[in-house]
Amino acid sequence: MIDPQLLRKTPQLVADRLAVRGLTLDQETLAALEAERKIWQTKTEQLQAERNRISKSIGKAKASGESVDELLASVAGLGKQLDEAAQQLQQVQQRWDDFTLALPNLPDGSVPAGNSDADNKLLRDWGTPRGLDFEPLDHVDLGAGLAGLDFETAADIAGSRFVVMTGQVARLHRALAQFMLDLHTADHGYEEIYTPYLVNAKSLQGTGQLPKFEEDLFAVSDDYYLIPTAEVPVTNWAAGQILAVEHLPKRFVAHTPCFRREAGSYGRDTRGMIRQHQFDKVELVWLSRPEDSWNALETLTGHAEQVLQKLDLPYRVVNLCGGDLGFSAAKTYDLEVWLPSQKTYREISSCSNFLDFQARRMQARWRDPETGKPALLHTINGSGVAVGRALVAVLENYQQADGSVAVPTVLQPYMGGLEILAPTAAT
RNA sequence: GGAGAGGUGGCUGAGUGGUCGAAAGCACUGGUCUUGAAAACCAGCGACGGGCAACCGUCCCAGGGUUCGAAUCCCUGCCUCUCCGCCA
Repeated sequence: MIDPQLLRKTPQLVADRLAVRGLTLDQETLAALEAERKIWQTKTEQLQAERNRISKSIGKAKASGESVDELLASVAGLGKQLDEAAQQLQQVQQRWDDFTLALPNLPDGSVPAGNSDADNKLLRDWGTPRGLDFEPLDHVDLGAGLAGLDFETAADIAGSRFVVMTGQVARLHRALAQFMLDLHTADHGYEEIYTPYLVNAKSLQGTGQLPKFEEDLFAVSDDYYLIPTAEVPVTNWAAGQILAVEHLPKRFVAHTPCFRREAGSYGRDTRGMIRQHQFDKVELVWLSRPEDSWNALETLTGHAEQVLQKLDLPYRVVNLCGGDLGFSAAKTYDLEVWLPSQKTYREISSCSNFLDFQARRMQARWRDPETGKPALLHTINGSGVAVGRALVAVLENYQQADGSVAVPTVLQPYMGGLEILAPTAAT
């Protein structure tokens, strides 16, 4: 949520910042709501003050045995007036909340303007795509040759955008997740965390998926939603908390499945594992002091990059433009990994600083020793990295002319020392 | 699933209709003492909203209700704990 003070006092500044996303702030509605709020809040509080005053004197009069009839008469019509004013106030506040909860975060000054990924800014790249002296297969064909990826069976069991992994490929998928968890806990100092995969609406509002993006989520009965990312349960770990400064920054790593409706992406990436309803992701989450969050974003992004570097996968880093920025993010770096079959870089990690946007929604605070007062935390997160897409990248980048796939050195300990995934006849 | 107990400030915990935003302790902050620290003693110390301010309002899990007045009484929901049953 955008700081309400900022919205009230400097709406033009907010409007200018939102324009970087290609959004127009409805300042008229905002001003009207604010004016109305002021009227009803003043009126309500005046009536409340009066009621409190008279009620107090009734108490005193009774205690000293005086008659209270006159006082009771003076308060007679008050209740009704108060109810009315309070109701009006609540209504205006509700409309204000609906309005502001639907406003995305303000992009940082370093976010390039633009509407599409064409406007994203390339920051750096790492590694060089292998020169292949054969026509590369995509992961679907490679996975079929290894008898390890089966989209048809998954479609029968569940539907489109699911996969069944078996044998060596299933193990490689697990090896990737294990490798990432070990790297982040042992080398990068994260605390491992296991969380619910079903969450309530409040948590989703906290991180910003609700109320605006319900159509992207799988809702199950009993008011639960399947998590679209571990960001939701992990960040909400701090919801309603006031953390002591010595616990900051709090840094979590979680390996979870993620579930997304992918509504509105009907024609896109229909082949293969790139865009699935269910995929695994290793997620990095920081809860930090406000002054630390920009450094945190750089550090966290570096940790995600380490995964790709150790896997020796060529990638590049881009600074997302305003139009490509997620709802809650103030700034996002995407890591894009090289896919030989598509001869292009595809997103495999997204690292964002949310500043206090999520923290304000979920009331995640820390106690600032300078002031002794609670203050909003900053939240930062990023994939470190998407496991399904990492599997795709490994299969495609490590493929050999005969359809076999070399196992990256760092994964071999997780594969019982296996160095090559060999094509197998399907069962 | 059955039976019971309970949700109060950063924490523990008192408070069962009227100066209660809430006792006490811990923690924290400042001071005295000390070479320094600890201990002891003294003082301060909730959050949120509105207002230039004085100040006002709201908040004792959440939502309703009763009342001039609710932390306190009533209803509903959520959550936690204990015992039994079942179970990975």
